[in-house]
Amino acid sequence: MKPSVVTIEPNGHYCSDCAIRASAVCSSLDAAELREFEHLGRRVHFSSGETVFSEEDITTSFYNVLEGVMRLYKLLPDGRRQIVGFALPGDFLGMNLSGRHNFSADAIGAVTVCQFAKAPFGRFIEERPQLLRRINELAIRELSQARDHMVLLGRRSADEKVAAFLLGWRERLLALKEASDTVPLPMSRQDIADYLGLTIETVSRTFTKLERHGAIAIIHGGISLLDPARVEALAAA
Amino acid sequence: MKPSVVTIEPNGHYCSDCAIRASAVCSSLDAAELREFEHLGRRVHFSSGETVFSEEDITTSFYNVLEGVMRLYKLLPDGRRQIVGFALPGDFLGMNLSGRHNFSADAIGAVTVCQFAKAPFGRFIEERPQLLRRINELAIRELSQARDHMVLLGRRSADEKVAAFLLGWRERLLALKEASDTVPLPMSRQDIADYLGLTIETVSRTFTKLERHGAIAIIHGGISLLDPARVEALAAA
DNA sequence: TCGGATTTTTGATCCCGATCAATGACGCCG
DNA sequence: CGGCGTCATTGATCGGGATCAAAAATCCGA
Repeated sequence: MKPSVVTIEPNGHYCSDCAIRASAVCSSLDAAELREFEHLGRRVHFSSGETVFSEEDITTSFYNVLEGVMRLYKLLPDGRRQIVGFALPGDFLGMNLSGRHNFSADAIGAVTVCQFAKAPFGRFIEERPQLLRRINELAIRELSQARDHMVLLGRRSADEKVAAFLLGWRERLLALKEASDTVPLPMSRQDIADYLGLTIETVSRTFTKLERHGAIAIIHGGISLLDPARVEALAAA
Repeated sequence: MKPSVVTIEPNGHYCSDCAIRASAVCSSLDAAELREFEHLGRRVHFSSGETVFSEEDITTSFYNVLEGVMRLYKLLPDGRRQIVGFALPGDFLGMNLSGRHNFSADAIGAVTVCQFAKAPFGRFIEERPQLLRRINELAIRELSQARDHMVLLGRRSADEKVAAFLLGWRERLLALKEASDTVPLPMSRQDIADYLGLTIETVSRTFTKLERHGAIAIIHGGISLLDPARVEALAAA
């Protein structure tokens, strides 16, 4: 859980080869801009459980997730935790108005990010309205997801929460061409619980219940959607 | 609840006189731009309970709230409702990626908005990166609020939810110089419940409990914060 | 100003999900 | 491969907030 060794790529890497070239903020840049952009970011690796940044930290960098999964969360003073989202490749992190991060982020499994120092990145944006537009699109998409999640947290039962989570997670992975009906779940049960506003026991029991009903199979490191239609019915979207 | 007569101002109005000139999207425009901008928007009045736009409607306009309060909400197929926010003067509504609104909005009491047709507004933005930047700022601010609200919905008790709501609402009104320790609550108990992920009975009981403890007084159309410190302690921020 | 509709408050009871507790299943490193 | 620490599952019980029900307050139009 505590930050330890962080590996920084020793030298050159090329945006044009980047796996997330088409989906991330950089999709708004043409080939020439991209070459300039390349000098702004550097790849940084984090290993499982490491914290990339913490809530209330002064924002010194922005991050583009290249590989892996991160949990984004807020803590109450007494330790209660709410995970406000999971970040996947292509997600852009660190935008805020206060100059401080408004949530914490840590790696779930190995993570690679493209890190940009705040000031140079800000200057680069200044002259590229297309990049600003792209960042705005990502913010608007996140806002829409955030509102959907509010509905889940405020108005759905435990069964509906879990079913909706499985379907939503599968859909996000599908967009990355990473999954079919077998859905990897790299995060712990505790993470899922803190994302859905439940306890770990309730999440575990609900998985078991879904399995007993033949809707899913619990497999190592994930679940298999045996009957997606039934899960969708439970999610009551 | 159903849309009825909508009053449109017959003629000229001036952005330079606008009450929200300093806080809204238009704060990013200089005097010359503002004169051009003036022709894009028109003031529209809605009366209590009228729907300004509905979820899934094709987005034809953006809206700048000038006066009044609106509830922004999403419905589940079975009628459960989650209010995702209350809009106040200065708030900008209608941004989305899908071309359809992703929540519904209706007036709580009389509301005046500045309505912009989507296409001309889009064209105007195209040439004003400052305006885009301002819109982005508002989106980022909303995202931060949305995440705070997720914590409330997922991890706070009923008492904490109500206390945090009262303080948060007071703070938003304070920014508009509208309130001090007497906090107007133009929305119904049902609205508050649907915002906090509670039932109307729980909201009512919690208000009564706060009143019995001397923390607040329930007055006509709002509450009076008799002991803000105690309410803050309950909110456990 | 009256009478019916709506909203809010209050009371009684229930139930879903939390909590408390124990067992089971891995994974890791010696 | 054996022992230990972590994570997941299962079971028993509890309680906060939902639900059901009714009274009280407020609103509003005739």
